[in-house]
Amino acid sequence: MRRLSHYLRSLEGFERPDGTVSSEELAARGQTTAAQVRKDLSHFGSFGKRGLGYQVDELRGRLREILGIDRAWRVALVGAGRIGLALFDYPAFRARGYECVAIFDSDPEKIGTVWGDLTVRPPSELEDVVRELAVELVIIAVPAEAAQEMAGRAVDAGVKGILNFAPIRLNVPPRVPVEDVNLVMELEALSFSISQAGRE
Amino acid sequence: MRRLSHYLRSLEGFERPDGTVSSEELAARGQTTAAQVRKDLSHFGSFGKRGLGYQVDELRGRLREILGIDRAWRVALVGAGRIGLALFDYPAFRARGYECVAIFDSDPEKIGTVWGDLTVRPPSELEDVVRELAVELVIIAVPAEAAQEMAGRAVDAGVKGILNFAPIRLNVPPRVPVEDVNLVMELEALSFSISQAGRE
DNA sequence: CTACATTTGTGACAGAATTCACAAACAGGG
DNA sequence: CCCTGTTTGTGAATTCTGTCACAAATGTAG
Repeated sequence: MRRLSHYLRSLEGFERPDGTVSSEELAARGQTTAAQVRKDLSHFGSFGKRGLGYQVDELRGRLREILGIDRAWRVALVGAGRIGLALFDYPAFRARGYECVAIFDSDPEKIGTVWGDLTVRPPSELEDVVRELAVELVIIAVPAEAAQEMAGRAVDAGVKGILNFAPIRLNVPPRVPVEDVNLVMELEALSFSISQAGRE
Repeated sequence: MRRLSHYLRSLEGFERPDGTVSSEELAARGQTTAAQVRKDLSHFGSFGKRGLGYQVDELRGRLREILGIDRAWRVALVGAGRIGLALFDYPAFRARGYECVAIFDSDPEKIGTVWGDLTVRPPSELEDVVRELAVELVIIAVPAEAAQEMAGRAVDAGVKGILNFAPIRLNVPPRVPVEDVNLVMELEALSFSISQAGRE
């Protein structure tokens, strides 16, 4: 459930004097209804007091727990191109507990260069580094041709999840979740909506 | 329908001797069923011949038309940070007909610098440029605090769609579609899946 | 202690999306 | 020209998701 992320985001930087929120208020931010909020939350247990609403502090904690971000995640970046660079020092990642512990790239020009406190490594070191640094997530930001190989090797080395920017469907065991981000598709969704509106 | 994008992607770089595809084959790439593919396509008209399948060339053309990418789109980039930079020369954008025609940033250090064949402009020029260059889409890649203002002004100046990287819900008239890209949320979806799998 | 005003949690419902199943269309071969 | 093997297009059935409505729980005021 992706809405849970939204709820958490709505909660951050929000504080009422008595420290509570109602499902109504949560629904107002985020594009849903009060009933939806309650259904979503009740699916994971029943925090929240009738007549009062939800305790903001407690709800925040429970959501973090549900989303699995009540702890730090060790992330490796595979692909040090423009997108990789942008993600590398995206402050929001670190703020949420995602810590980048290694960077890989196949370009000899880039290998050895220093980014922040990390040095770009060659792809050959992938397996060793994943194991030694206990990497749990990898961000694949390489061209489509190389994506499958890198993903497969990362999974074999023990990675638990993949954030994939390459425009292909990665073939990995079902136990390893993959989230695809396809920027082109997002733009296409826009032009689709616009064109569609035109022809009613 | 986001699957249409997938179908088109599957079609690119795919060629069978006789130039046809079956719904079965299309379903194999992209994670759906043959029936799903047929329903999706038939919703927009009935191309494809029974007993044979779909003509690849024709299907490609029809999909481009449906997605509204049978023409060029003029795009402006608002926010010349890391993410903006990465998107600016993302080759896939240009390849699909999305052409970046202007860049804006509020940082005085960046204003006036040259990126490719474009010069970074101050936000004050937004309205004029949108009108003069007939900008139809904007990519919002600025901090959350500035996003709403920029979006509102772009819409008032006549922009038709927004790709939003800021982690807030933009308040714009319903006629203007907004696509949100939230990288943090993608990572949270991953850790959610992993944690959830752990507790069955 | 008793109304009363809230707000949750949830069963019943409605609507949307997906899958199923099969008739209709087509090509090829005998 | 008819029979066979495919593959689409689409109504029917099913499953999934979201909405509604209301009883149960809680605090407040008198």
